[in-house]
Amino acid sequence: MSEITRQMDLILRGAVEVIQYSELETKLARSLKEKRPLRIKAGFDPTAPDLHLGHTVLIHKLKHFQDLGHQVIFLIGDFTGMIGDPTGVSETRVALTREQVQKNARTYERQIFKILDPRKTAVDFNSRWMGPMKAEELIAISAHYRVARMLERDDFRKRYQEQKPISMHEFMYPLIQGYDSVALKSDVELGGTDQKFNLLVGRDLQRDYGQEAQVVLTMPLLEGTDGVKKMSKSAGNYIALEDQPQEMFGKIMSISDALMHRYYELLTTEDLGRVPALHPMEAKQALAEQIVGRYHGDESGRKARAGFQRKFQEKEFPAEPDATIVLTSADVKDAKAPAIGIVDLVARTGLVSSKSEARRLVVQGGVEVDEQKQQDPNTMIALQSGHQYRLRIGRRKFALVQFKS
RNA sequence: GGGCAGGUACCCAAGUGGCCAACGGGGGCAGACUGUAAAUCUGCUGGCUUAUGUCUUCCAAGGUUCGAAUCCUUGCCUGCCCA
Repeated sequence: MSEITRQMDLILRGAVEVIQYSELETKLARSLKEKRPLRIKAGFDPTAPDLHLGHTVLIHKLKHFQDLGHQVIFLIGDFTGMIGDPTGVSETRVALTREQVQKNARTYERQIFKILDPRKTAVDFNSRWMGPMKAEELIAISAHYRVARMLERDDFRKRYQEQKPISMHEFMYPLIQGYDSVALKSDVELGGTDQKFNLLVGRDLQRDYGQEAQVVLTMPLLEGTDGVKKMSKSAGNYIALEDQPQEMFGKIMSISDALMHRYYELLTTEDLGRVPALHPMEAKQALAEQIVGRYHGDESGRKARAGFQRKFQEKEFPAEPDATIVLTSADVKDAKAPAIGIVDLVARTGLVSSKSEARRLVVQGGVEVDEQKQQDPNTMIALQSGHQYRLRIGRRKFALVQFKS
């Protein structure tokens, strides 16, 4: 029994809920006895071209199963992704083309294999069985589930009560996700706590199709950089795995202290008792370095930390500014005394959305040229040929401007 | 198919003929304070040649009017009730 206990320990680490615990034990015991690995499914939506730290909570859990010798299946929900949302009323779901989905899928593979072992990971697409399916088969599937049960789902129920629109096809999402479990004969499905309903539909459908029901394992949702909403692309509070090292580091530094502990808990194997002893800023930098290191290499992690310290703690101009522009005499009115208005200069960097935006920043004291704050929007900056002007725009944007007569 | 209620800026939401580029809240941005954290305070939050100037906005298209987010018509969309 000790091997089962060992496996259970790792499987349950960080998990919120397992349905049903006893079924998982039974499956593990049988797996060991028959030397047949369990089939572990986790599905991902290919609507975003890149994964973020929020997804890695699940991927790490897949890794645990993989390390225990089980068969993990990384399922890309390309079928549901390609349907998109025809009403456009709910979340902005963009209908994807096959090409986009495949492109995203390739990106996925590159990213997940920084955690998972590519030789032991099965990547599958639900379009493989959903694509060729005939309408009558789809209807047959939908006969396996009741409307009232669909409405048990929190967000459906809420929208229904609030008189918000619910389109028919939205009911198909949990249904198809559940059917994926049937198609894959999965033993365990992982998902975030928000996926609980969908995961449970899988159990019901499997039973209806004469299969043994999958065990459902839910993991916590990682809050995004705002510390409140779950990390997601659409909320704009995400840290992508392919964010550049400096950017990734900066984003992690900007999270709140409370959130930092959460990240430690869900994204590292660090001893959580040790963290409070550190100065919060030190702890945060260590976290950021570790995470950047994981996705970009240890060297990049160290560099990002050093760069961050130079840029913000010592307030040095960064080695790699966000924009570099070159002005010529065509950009100035008087070639003999070349000068450009501060607002125009800021707008030219492309780091602000409009000239009005640039003006606002200037008036509010958010613009520095060569460490000199410029608050008057009418200021003309005299341009010297060859000199590199260092612009600081707002809190964290930097641009290098050069004039060539 | 019939009746009713709605569609306002990133989100929620006020406005029901001129004082409306449009109250308020959230979010975002900037400044102060800091550990680029949180909390707090202040300001900003359609574009432009920055002007007490101008252009484009209140689902869409027409119309009424000196003047419309506001009134009328048609269309599109959403929800509720009845069939």
